[in-house]
Amino acid sequence: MNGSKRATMDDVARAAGVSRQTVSRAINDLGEISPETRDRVLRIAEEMGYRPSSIARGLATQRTLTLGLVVPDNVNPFFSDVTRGVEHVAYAEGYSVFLCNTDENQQQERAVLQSLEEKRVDGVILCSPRLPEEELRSIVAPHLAVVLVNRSLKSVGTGAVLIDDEAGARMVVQHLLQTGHREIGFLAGPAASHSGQQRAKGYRAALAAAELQAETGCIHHCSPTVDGGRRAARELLETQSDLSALFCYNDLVAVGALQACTDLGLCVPDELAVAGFDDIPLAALVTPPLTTCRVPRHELGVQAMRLLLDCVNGDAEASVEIVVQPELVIRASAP
Amino acid sequence: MNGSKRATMDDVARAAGVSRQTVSRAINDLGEISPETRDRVLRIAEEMGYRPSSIARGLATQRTLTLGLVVPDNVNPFFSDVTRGVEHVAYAEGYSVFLCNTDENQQQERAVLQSLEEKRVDGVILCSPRLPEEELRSIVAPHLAVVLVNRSLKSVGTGAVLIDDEAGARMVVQHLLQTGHREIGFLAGPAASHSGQQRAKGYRAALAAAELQAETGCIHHCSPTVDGGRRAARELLETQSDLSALFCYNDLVAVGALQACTDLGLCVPDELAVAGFDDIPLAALVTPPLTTCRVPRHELGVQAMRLLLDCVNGDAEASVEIVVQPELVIRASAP
DNA sequence: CTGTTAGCGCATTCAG
DNA sequence: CTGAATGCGCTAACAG
Repeated sequence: MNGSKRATMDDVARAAGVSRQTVSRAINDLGEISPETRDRVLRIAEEMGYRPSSIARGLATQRTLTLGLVVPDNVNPFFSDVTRGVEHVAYAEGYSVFLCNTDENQQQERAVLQSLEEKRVDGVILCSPRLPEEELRSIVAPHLAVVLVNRSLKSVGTGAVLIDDEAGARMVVQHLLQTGHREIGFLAGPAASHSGQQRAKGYRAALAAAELQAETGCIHHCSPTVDGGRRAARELLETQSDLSALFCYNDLVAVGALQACTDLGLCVPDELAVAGFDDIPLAALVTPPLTTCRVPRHELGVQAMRLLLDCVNGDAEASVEIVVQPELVIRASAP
Repeated sequence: MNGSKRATMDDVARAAGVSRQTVSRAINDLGEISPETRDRVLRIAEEMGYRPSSIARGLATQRTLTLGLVVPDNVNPFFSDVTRGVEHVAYAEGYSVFLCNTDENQQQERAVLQSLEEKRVDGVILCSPRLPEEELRSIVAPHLAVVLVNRSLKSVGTGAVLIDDEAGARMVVQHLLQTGHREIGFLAGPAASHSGQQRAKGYRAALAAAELQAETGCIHHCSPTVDGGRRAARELLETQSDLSALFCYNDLVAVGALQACTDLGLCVPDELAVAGFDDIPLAALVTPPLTTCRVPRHELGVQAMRLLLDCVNGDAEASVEIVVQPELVIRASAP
């Protein structure tokens, strides 16, 4: 390194024999400058290794071109895909993103939200927030722009991007019905999960449309993991031996169910059909590959970011809700 | 939502009837202040919903308490785990992290690095950089603190955290040898991959120690994906029908190899043993579960972040190299 | 213990 | 087309 400090705009101005303002015009390509001086200034800036300070600029303009992305856990393939979607359009628009994991922890969620506020991000994308509605509202208020993913909160005038969980669940269960199944169990995920509740609705609706009723014994809550699914499936199958199909909260649970079948010596799909939700990469790779409902996760992120940009630029109703449709994917676990 | 702008330190000072500096002392708990005024100021600040501006603070202090984390692709479970490790210690130390994906694209890598420089991050963690050494060196220079993950660059005095790929590969191949295999193929991943080269070294070393020689025909490069593994395994197995075991560049490739075996009607592990590398979550969930070499990915991130903090604080030799050891995991694909 | 004076590096008026 | 003055919100020396 050149030993000295980083070059500032003043340094460049001095070296080029112009005013600071002229350098600014050159850097930001603001037009009101002659091509010759612009090129000369840019060349000198380049030579000096000048890098404009985003933070000084942010202080002056009150816009930071940064935003916060809050997710429960970016290791979860669901959220890492959403993250990529967000990032893709963010970068294309010149934004950088602070990634914040909450570990499904309310305390941490509060903390990152406060930190983002202090960082003066231009906007926040909040995925599957766990905070209660009232608190969320007050915490969201100080931000200029907030978009919720996987949770609606219309009353605050926040934008939201949602999956049509109910429709997705209906599609899956309809498919099971059409292939002859009548006794269909449901591993419902966490009781508190919004999408779990929506998927339960779809499950019931599909059964009702076939003039069947969801027996309460056929619904079992579980943690949304492979182990949770394995345990819950085992319990359910032991008490309800007449089930011929199992619809699962998500693919991880479904993989757990597959394991439970192996444990119990049940053959999938012959003795029990299994279906999941999300279509994570794993779904296609287990044996047998999972029938599931594909959620366009990347798209979810893209839409959320677009909506956020609209909010930041004031182009949009702040409170639009975008609903994205999932898609049935039929594989060997429930052909 | 009180209609007006956000409260500044001046506003709080005025409301509390003290100087700005006193507010600063209260907020930052700098001691030189009476407990009463401190508490009063804090209470008033709280009431006004005051949030200190990190960006103004950053401009004044020349430290931003932010850092950049550059990864090829955070959807890859390898990097999302590293990301979490980095984040965990970053948050504990009050740092926020800009997540930057490069899509394995050199152009993008340059772009994010420049952006991070403009953001005046306090440091950068660079995972598996794809840029040539010389360019990397010049691009790394303007940053106060850089830590490399998965790539060494001692000559610049950059810290680095590395996996002992060679030792890991040796362990896997030794295990295959010990279980009676003599004809062991290697699906080597991309030829340009540093870890691929190291793993090849370990593969050869293990064979040499058993007084065997790696026949060139037994090594096959492939893209580091399920499909890449499937294709490469098929080709290799068709030309080298005497192989009894296959060591794969990573778990994805190994899963592809498993698929190839299904395609070819080979039974794993009876007719062919298969081993992977990394121990991603998928490895335990495929059929049969994969024997593999566990890389402590989260730990990798933790170490990298710790090292970065040491650099930032000037506590450490800038150019330490930390090597983390992988661990053999034996499962059914190569018992 | 508290207040005053200077910047940090840039953008945004407004004059020339 | 270019330059000078002012302020963004905060910390960092110094004084009182």
